[in-house]
Amino acid sequence: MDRIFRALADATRRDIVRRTLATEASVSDLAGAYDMSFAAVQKHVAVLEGAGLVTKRPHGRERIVRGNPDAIRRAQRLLDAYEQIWRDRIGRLDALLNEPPQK
Amino acid sequence: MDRIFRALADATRRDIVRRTLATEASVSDLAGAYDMSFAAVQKHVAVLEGAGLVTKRPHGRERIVRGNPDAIRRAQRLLDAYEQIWRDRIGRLDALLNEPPQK
DNA sequence: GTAACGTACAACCACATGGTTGTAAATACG
DNA sequence: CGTATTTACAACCATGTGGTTGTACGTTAC
Repeated sequence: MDRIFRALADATRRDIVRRTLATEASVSDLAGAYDMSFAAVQKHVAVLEGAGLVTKRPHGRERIVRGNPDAIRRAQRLLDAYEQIWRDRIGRLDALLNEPPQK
Repeated sequence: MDRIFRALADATRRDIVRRTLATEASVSDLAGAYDMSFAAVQKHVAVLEGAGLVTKRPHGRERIVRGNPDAIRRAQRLLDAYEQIWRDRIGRLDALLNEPPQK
């Protein structure tokens, strides 16, 4: 989970995720889209792959990158759990206000 | 957005968010809960505050920390958008398979 | 077969991060 | 009042991160 959020904490990497969720792209396709070296983009892709946010599939001499919605959903579930914890707190406060203590 | 994900990319900070969404706690309350120095926990809280994931409210000599669900929801919206992008891709593929090209 | 392309990886650099200790200010307690 | 508590912040250290360049290797194209 650390790695998923860490990977998403960079605008370039979020953009790579966004792109590859919409359309597959080779590493050099991606490298062409950003104003940095090929190696830098390749490292970003490696970080995303390490977090499970993208997968790479060899196709000839290219590596085709595709976004992985499962990793996204894992992060979503954690955030959902946090929001639920907050809702529970609100629920407890409401209960306290509306139903005076018994006994 | 960078800061929100960056802040969530640490297990201690996620736990602080979880705790303070459920129940307010002073910085020293939090510090007592983890096996590290007070200053380390205080820095984690500062990172979370910088990301808007928690807010601090002074109460006497203590600072009461509470989780902020709005920041959580901002991250959720971004992840939701990503999942929608993926669904759109699947939708396009389905359309391509089920309706042969016109003209 | 040779040349060009796409990728991987190592080495390096500046800077951020997560931890430590120490010190100082503000507030509460006796 | 003086003392203890809570917080803030600076300085420091080891390690990680985001970028660079250079090199090597497999694959495609001619």
